[in-house]
Amino acid sequence: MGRPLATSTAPESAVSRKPLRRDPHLAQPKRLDAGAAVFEEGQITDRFFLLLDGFIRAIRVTPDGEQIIALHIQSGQLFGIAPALGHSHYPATAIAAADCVVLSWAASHWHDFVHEYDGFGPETSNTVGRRVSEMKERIVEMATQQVEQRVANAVLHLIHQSGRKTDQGIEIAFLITRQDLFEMTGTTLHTVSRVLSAWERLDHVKSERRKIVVTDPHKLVVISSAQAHR
Amino acid sequence: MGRPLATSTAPESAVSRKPLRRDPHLAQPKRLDAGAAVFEEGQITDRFFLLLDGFIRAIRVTPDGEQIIALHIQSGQLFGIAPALGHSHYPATAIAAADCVVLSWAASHWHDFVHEYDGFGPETSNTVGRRVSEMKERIVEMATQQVEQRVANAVLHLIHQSGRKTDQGIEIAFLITRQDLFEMTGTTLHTVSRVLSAWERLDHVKSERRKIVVTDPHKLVVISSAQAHR
DNA sequence: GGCTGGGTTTGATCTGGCGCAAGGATCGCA
DNA sequence: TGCGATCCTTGCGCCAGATCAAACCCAGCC
Repeated sequence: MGRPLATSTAPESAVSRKPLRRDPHLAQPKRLDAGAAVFEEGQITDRFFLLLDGFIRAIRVTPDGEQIIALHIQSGQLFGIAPALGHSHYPATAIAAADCVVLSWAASHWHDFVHEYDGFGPETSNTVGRRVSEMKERIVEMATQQVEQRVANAVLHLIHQSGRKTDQGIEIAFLITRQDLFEMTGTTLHTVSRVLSAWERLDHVKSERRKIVVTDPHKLVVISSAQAHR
Repeated sequence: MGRPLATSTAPESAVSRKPLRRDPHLAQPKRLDAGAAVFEEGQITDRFFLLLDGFIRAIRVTPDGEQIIALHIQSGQLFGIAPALGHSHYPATAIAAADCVVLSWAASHWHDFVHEYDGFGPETSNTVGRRVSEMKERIVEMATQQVEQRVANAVLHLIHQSGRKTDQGIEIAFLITRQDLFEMTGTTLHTVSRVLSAWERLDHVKSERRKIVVTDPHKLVVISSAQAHR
């Protein structure tokens, strides 16, 4: 984010050129309804996943039960690759934000994959690298930006990952509640609501229940990148 | 962090059992005075590094010139491994927080290393994995915790990474200014100062100019993990 | 000794945005 | 078509923490 347009400039390349799907290691394809969990925080990392279609949210829960959304995963991406990073337990919960189709393999196959498919190792590194920089951006934002800017960033991030052009503007492709937004930005439901109302009055966005359409992305960019007044 | 004692439970194993130092790829050992930069944000990623001794700080600068400290690197760790994560430019600046000794290799050797030393790939993954979870913790903290808790966490983190027992208590092994602390926690100098003064009155810490000694780590743990009142 | 400059403390004041509370809109279901 | 469950909006009061302002302390250094 930050300059959100830059973050995902990197090509969202398919994970591998080779036919992962027709793999000897027998991937298990699976459909998931929106809201279903793929795996939960703390479970042992026995499988890793590839998101074929849909949208996944990685969620962490604080000791006192509050949720915060750590990151979003788009189709075509590997996820749940904690086993490859030396974690014995998933560090976050993965929830389907929309209806999803995922492939998964036993963690024990990771090693084979890396050796068998040349692009696999590097591609993984890239995925991880991308997420790392995403997270760094998040940290900087949290540390320095005002709430309104953070919300603007979050929204831009979303339309960037799953925006769909309509005649109204760009809409976010899946159901998004105010709650999701405040979990992404570390604020409260109320504040998010106020911010969105304000934007709606200024014609930056249009929002209905569980849906947000950005009519003027540029305005949001301006808001998100405004200096913290000085 | 969070439960800061858990984060670095993972053994800070040496990078490889094999003699990296006497490597054919001719590492360049280098001394660095505290305050010197190893590499800067935005430079092309032509080398990667191993910290033999000392302490490194990874810093990011926001568009309006504010610095925030993204993470600390302890001796024995690889850093500047952005090239291996598919970044063509370093995403942060690395500053020596104390006098340091680093080895470095041209990025082009990365591939060789992975193939030549069996432990190298996995070790890298672990390093990255550890940092990723560190960063996730940071995000959660930033989103949910009070300033005092964040400062407590930061201090605990520091004594954990470079604590040195003295008769006074545990002291942080390198010079640390209030400024460093507020850059780590995303607050202001003034607030950090107030918090530390308060702690000093309560005998949790003793602090002199550019030095902090924690007399009662447990108290800080309690503070850092206190529920956000509910 | 006086002076400069980085680091720190402390008080006074201001304000963003959180908590609380109440109410409205929309949906699904009986 | 009526009822409960979700989801969203808005007004108000308040407080943590930012900002402003003024010194102080210590270390070098001329």
